[in-house]
Amino acid sequence: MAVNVRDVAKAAGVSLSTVSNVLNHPQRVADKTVELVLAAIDELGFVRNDVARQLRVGKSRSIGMLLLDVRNPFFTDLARGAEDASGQHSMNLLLANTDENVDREQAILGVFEEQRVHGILVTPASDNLAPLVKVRNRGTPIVLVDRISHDRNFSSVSVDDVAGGYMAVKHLIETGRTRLAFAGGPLSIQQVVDRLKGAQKAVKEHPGVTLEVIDCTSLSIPAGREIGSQLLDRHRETLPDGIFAANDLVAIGILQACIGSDKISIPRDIGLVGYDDISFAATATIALTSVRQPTQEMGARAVELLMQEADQDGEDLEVRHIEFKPELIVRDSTKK
Amino acid sequence: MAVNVRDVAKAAGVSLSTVSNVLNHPQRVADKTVELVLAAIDELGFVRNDVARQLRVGKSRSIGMLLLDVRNPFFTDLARGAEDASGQHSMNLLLANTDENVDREQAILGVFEEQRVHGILVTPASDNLAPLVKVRNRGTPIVLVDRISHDRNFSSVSVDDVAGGYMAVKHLIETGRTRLAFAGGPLSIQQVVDRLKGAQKAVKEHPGVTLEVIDCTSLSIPAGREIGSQLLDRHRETLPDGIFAANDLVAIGILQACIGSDKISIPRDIGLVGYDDISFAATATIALTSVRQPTQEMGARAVELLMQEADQDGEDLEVRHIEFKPELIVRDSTKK
DNA sequence: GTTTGTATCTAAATCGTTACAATAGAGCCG
DNA sequence: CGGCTCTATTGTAACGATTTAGATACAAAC
Repeated sequence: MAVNVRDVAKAAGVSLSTVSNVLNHPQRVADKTVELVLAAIDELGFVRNDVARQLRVGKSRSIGMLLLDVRNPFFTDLARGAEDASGQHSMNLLLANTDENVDREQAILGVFEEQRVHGILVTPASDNLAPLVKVRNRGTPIVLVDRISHDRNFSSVSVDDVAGGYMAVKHLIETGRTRLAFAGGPLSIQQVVDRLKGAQKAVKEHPGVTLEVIDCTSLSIPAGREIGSQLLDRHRETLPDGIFAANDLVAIGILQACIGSDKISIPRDIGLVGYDDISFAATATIALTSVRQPTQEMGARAVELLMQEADQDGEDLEVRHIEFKPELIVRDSTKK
Repeated sequence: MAVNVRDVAKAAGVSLSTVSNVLNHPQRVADKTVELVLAAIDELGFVRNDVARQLRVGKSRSIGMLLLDVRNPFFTDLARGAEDASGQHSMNLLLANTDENVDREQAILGVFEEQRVHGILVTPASDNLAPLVKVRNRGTPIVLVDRISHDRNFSSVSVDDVAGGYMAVKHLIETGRTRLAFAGGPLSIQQVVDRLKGAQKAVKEHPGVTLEVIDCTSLSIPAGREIGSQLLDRHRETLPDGIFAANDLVAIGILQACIGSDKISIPRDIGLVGYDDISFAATATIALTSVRQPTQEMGARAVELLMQEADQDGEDLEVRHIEFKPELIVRDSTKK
């Protein structure tokens, strides 16, 4: 069924290696022969079998990228950045969604490794990087995105989430809130922990300010809505007057829940800060104050690091880190 | 460097075909041998080279999916549905972004074809399906998502966009608007054309109602914002009093622009309807009236069709279509 | 002791491509 | 015109798995 180089060679009346040369080293082949072969390729509808090519050359033209949550615009923005940079290296980017699920992450990692991708960009679903270490040690370059490895064992591109958490909560305090809450989870996700850490640091600097932690199982709109409805069930006097949500989706979920009732008004009763500054934050019912990250650039830089690591190939690869500073974007949800 | 089946065989003290059997037909091998081999695999850190496997068996375990716009939640929802269904067939889904760009679409299509994916799900960037036909004729099954092919030549999963456009505009008319506008583009995208067609149908049924078409170059938030600022430049009396945006992103963009000024108030001056009912529509500054599609289910059904088509493999493959009905979700942006 | 059967083995072919060494032919020079 | 370079082309051996056929070993059953 499928047309292969041999068929093309026969049709063009040349040897199969000439066809291969036309495909890979056209300068070695006489111009008229090139034309001849290209004509045959076109006529037969030949499509190079990249699987065989890869097997032979041992290198793939694809970069795999594991996203914690495809439905979170933050991650698709990362992907867009990575995609553009991949294109510049004439690599193509394959996206897969882990849904914050360690098993899925493991499975997809396996698929990418079996496919011998050129390298993998990972937004890790768990704190435990051991599986990633294994994969890397077997020869597949890995770069962490939006995350630093504790032991600084992986190259990474990230944002200083502690600083981001700090500036978010500091802003809440400066606008006069004192009974604060941090909403987000699970605490197995490093970013959540770091943002919380930053929040706690800011609280500690301001005596009289308290911080409550409201955990949740995922960083999604439904999880936020869940938290919101919990809040609505509370007695008024036990409510926080400022909430720092671990990301914009959670913040938007909380917003949705509060809008449904007239018990809690944002920002009058509660000031709300999100994280990521996704494009929908600016257009939320109450425009959302949020912590912005240079998302697309992070994706692009991650690809650069990955390509460098793949080029090295040497034993003692140099681990590199790029850390960006976040920026607070103040909008209506924290207006006093 | 890389460990292969031969190494595993040596380490386990069995033949190479036994290793292969353990991997592919474990029931043919005695339990204790299986254990032995698995132990060796584990110890050596063997990872099956799927590239070689694929070359030999000729079939890939991957489905490719082309998305018009990864940053539009509608498409990532489609992807989520497709992903779940793929998993059930123990296929993995590879996503790629065309960004409404025909050249990119072509390029990625080529990559997928060269990789001999099991099949391709496409949200087509253009009206011209000829390139897709070529690919399909060479043997790669293709299913259209969110789109019917004119000549009914491809299997497809879609929503009746004409009906959706009709109900959106009918709603605007029933809430008392008469000077309507359709905002969206480019008109090379079938969905845009269909939604416009439905809009025109509704207008025609109501004498005295007019419909203006405001074209734009992409279905994105920035494009919507652009339209919004154009509107702000107009004389008040030439403004429409109802806008049907081709999707939620455009609607949100328009919303963002209008909120920036106090010239136009939504819904008082202009009623606004979006399309897709992405999860952010409910939380927009003014909760957005929108046309909902069973997005995740569409993705899932598309995979089913694709798998069926791949199984057939016969010459005269049966083309099948699944068409869903949209549903209007009324929110504040069209309140009178 | 022969038969039957299960579990495993060896060896070789195959998938479609690319890398590499070898060869053929043309042109040039002394 | 033999010898030489140079370029265009060719033949063949990989890459790493799966598959198949046929051989072998060792039980248990007759």
